Amino acid sequence: MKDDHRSGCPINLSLEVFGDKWSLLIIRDMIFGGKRHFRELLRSQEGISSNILADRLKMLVDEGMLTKTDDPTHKQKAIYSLTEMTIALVPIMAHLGAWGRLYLPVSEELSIRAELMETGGPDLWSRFMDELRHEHLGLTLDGPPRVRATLQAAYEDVVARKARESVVA
Amino acid sequence: MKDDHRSGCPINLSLEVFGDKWSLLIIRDMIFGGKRHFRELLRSQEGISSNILADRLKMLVDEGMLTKTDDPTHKQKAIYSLTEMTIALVPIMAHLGAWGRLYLPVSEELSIRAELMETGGPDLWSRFMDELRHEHLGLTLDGPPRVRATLQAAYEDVVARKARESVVA
DNA sequence: GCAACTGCTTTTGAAATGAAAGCAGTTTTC
DNA sequence: GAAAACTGCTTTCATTTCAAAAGCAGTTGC
Repeated sequence: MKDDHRSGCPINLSLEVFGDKWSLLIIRDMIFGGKRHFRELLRSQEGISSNILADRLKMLVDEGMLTKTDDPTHKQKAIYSLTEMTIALVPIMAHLGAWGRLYLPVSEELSIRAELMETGGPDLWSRFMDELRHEHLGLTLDGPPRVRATLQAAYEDVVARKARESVVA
Repeated sequence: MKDDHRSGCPINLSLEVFGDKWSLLIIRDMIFGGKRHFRELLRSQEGISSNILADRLKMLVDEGMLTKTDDPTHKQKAIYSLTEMTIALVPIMAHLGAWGRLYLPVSEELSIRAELMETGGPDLWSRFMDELRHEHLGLTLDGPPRVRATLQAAYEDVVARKARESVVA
């Protein structure tokens, strides 16, 4: 019955699932960027290469972190969906973002979402998670989704402001 | 002024610091195991090898996650200490442990601490962080440290109970 | 004085990473 | 209706990282 795990420690097991430089970025792009397709995920800020992306997606599906289904609108498209397991990472993402903002040289535009998540706190996270459950698991949602759109709008505001500033400067 | 970061995203930057299979385990052993020396850290549950440990310790020190000082009692001993940056990971560790306990095949003895951290909540984390600041940064502490000892005792209780059970079985 | 312990380093082979190009099929565009 | 763009990958190959094992120059305890 023993799997090939290094140990049964929860932190170790978590690291075995997403303790690498890319998995959590893929999940980030799905959660905060709303990305569902391979080519969308390929256009990450950090420039993941296609072989690594393919490999990680396979791993994440194998581990139950994602599911993969056919896109009815396009015979070659696959749709990747979050599972409850992955949606449950939202609070960890929020903490991680807050930690990074505090201690690392983050850029303003790429940390504005983290700031809003921090400000919003557990209530916002919870609402966001419900929206993700709606989007990815088909659960019902009270009212229209709004959290990701709000985060996205804030991001675009910063980008637009910075563009204006750099013209002036 | 640009460093060689893949992006300024706080989650990405966090992963660049400890997004690998070992760094967080080293930090875990320092936080929850009270380990301060190389040979102590070498005896991890997961069996890190000495070259990897040496490499990661160097990286973590370079990144400000740890400091390294001489042990006055032994000319060859080095003492590794947590920094505020690393102590601030305690809540993330707690969340990660809770997540792992919920979704991964953890062992009872290695997840009892995670359970107690979860039960204790932010108040316990905060107390624990103060104790770590006392131990590693020399800050003053109200009352004697107790959190890690409590976690450790709970772990040993489970180990002892399991030993008894396996004799009976 | 000798065994055990200190924090590593070295060696060597295996595995993972990453850039670039390519591919068979599908859909869109004009 | 043909060409261009797009689909999710795969392949190739060079480079980097990982990992087990052994070793090492000291230091310390007995």
